[in-house]
Amino acid sequence: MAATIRDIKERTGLSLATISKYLNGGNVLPENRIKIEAAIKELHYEVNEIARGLVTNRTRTVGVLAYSVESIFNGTLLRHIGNSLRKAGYGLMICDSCDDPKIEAENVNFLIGKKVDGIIALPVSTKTDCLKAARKAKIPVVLIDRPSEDASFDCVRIDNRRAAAQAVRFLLQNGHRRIGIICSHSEYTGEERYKGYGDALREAGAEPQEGLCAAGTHSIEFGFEGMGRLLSLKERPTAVFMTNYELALGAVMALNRTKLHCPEDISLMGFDDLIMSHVIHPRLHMVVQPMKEMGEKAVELLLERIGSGQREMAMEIVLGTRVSEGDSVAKLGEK
Amino acid sequence: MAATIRDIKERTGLSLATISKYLNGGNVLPENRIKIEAAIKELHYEVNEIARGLVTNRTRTVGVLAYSVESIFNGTLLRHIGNSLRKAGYGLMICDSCDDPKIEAENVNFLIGKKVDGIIALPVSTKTDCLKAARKAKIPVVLIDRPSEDASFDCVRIDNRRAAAQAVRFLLQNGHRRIGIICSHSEYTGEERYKGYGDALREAGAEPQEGLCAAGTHSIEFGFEGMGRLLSLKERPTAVFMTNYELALGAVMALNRTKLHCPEDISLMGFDDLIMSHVIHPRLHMVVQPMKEMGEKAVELLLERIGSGQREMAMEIVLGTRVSEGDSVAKLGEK
DNA sequence: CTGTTAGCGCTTTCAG
DNA sequence: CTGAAAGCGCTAACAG
Repeated sequence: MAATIRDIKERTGLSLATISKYLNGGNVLPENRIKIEAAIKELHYEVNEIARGLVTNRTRTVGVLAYSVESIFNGTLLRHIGNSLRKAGYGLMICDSCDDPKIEAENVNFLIGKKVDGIIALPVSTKTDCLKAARKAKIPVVLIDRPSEDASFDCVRIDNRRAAAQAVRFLLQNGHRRIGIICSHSEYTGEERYKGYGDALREAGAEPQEGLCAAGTHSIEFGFEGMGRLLSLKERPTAVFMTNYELALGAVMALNRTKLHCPEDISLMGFDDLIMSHVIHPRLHMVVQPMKEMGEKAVELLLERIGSGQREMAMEIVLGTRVSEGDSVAKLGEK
Repeated sequence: MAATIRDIKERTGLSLATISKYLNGGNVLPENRIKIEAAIKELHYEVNEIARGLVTNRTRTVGVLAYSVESIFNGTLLRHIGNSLRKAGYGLMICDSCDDPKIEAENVNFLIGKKVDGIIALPVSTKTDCLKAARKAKIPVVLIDRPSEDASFDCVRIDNRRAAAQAVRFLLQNGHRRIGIICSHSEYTGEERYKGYGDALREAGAEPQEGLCAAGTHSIEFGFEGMGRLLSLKERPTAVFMTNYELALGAVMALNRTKLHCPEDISLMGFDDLIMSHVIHPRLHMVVQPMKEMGEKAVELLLERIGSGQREMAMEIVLGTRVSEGDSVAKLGEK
């Protein structure tokens, strides 16, 4: 069996308390320090985190609740979260909610059972009731991407509505007036982005037209279908805003099946600058979210909650976005 | 604080042992059972897994070492692994190796420190030295997708070479002779698949030609570039085999940038049937791996190792693949 | 079937 | 600074 602190005790003749103190960075006489270090090396001693956790009631592990590990957005975020956490000496326990609120709730309980020190959640929806259990267990929670309905949890996110408006405004500035949108209608982010689209249009004195909106599921499939729908309109839009990565992917594929060219025949604006964007030709104009910062801020916020006491109120960090320019938007001649 | 087994003891007047036995599914007098269950409900008691783990030396958690959580192949597999594990009452701790052997090694140690009951590894490479540490700690390991160089670990995978040969054979049967390949040259799977390509060609009396092989990194970017390279050949291939998902994606995009049509002008054969395939038009012919089974078998194998004693020798499960037919392969007229 | 008694490996008072 | 002792919450013999 692995060496225990007791073996170190035998080896050094010191007491458990002293060794424990050393292990936790306390002050120990230099000579004792040397003895202990030697013994540790010889015995290949490593602290048993489980035992430590039992008494300290901390596991140095945070749970991450991802709505879907299959989504590339989740994957990217997980990477950043994982990296930050590792630097801070924390491990992470990732749970996949499979886009299913029931599984999500199970997972919350699982994480509570595992006595994680905190939870970072990419929730399935803005209904975050399942997280109340975590609160009851006094486990701090930080949300990413989607705030809870009642804003009772810390949250790191972007202003989806504003980001979308910004993108559409860009299209308007380039002379586009008939602007189509492909969006998801089942999610918080999708709805917000659709609102932002409306905001920008109204600002410019236009109204969103139902015919120019293809709303469906958050999927490559629907991106494909939605774009097909918009392209088959008698009066085609001159530009299309695709409000998330999967939709953009499907939409570009649909466009590629036609003889139409971007940006000559139609301009495109996407959302989320992930791997793909480097390879799509023409390079898409797109709204980019600061993924890395989102992950990092969330970890920071959580660690702060874990470390010090509780801030009284919940806190939201809203990160900025920008429109990254590619070659997919044509400048229309008209004033 | 949360209720402990001791509170149940007070409440029921029974002893710790009896309660513990009940908790672990042992036989208890009906009347006692009722008492205990009532107390549990009233006190909202839940076992402390940490404490239990300390004494049983089992955590009911398995670690998963993923070479890249950003890769969709990993994402899909993680989902299946997670689902199987959840059904078995196990949790999983996912670690992202970021395609970096150093981080991978750190992660192994992290998981050992967390006292996971077993490890499922999607290793960065076939050099699996870092996993020796797990073996030393007596933690069972099951590999997925990539066997270790010395075949010393259990492994669930496909026969990449045979799968590739099968795909190329299919193209040959459809009359293709000039068959190009886009593959990754830095990985085990890429190399195996390239070998399979050669096998099938030689079987048909042909030799792989260097000019028809675009080998590069495992990325969408290279898929795009590689396809461009093949298309610009004086004598274009009549069919192209893209040996993984990312490469296929990039390649299809490159093709879509040209006026060429599939399958009229060029036939395509892909690898890995993931989400995307449903939307690519024409539907790609492709080699499909049984992702779900891979995940499930890996869990099964691991749980078996965890449960019973150790099988003496390592075991490999090689799952079959098949060519799923789409619309991307033309039948050439020649004999 | 039930209760008593030891621990699992570590931290943490509290004296010294 | 160090040591002795108590205990985190649970399981696992062993008697009864």
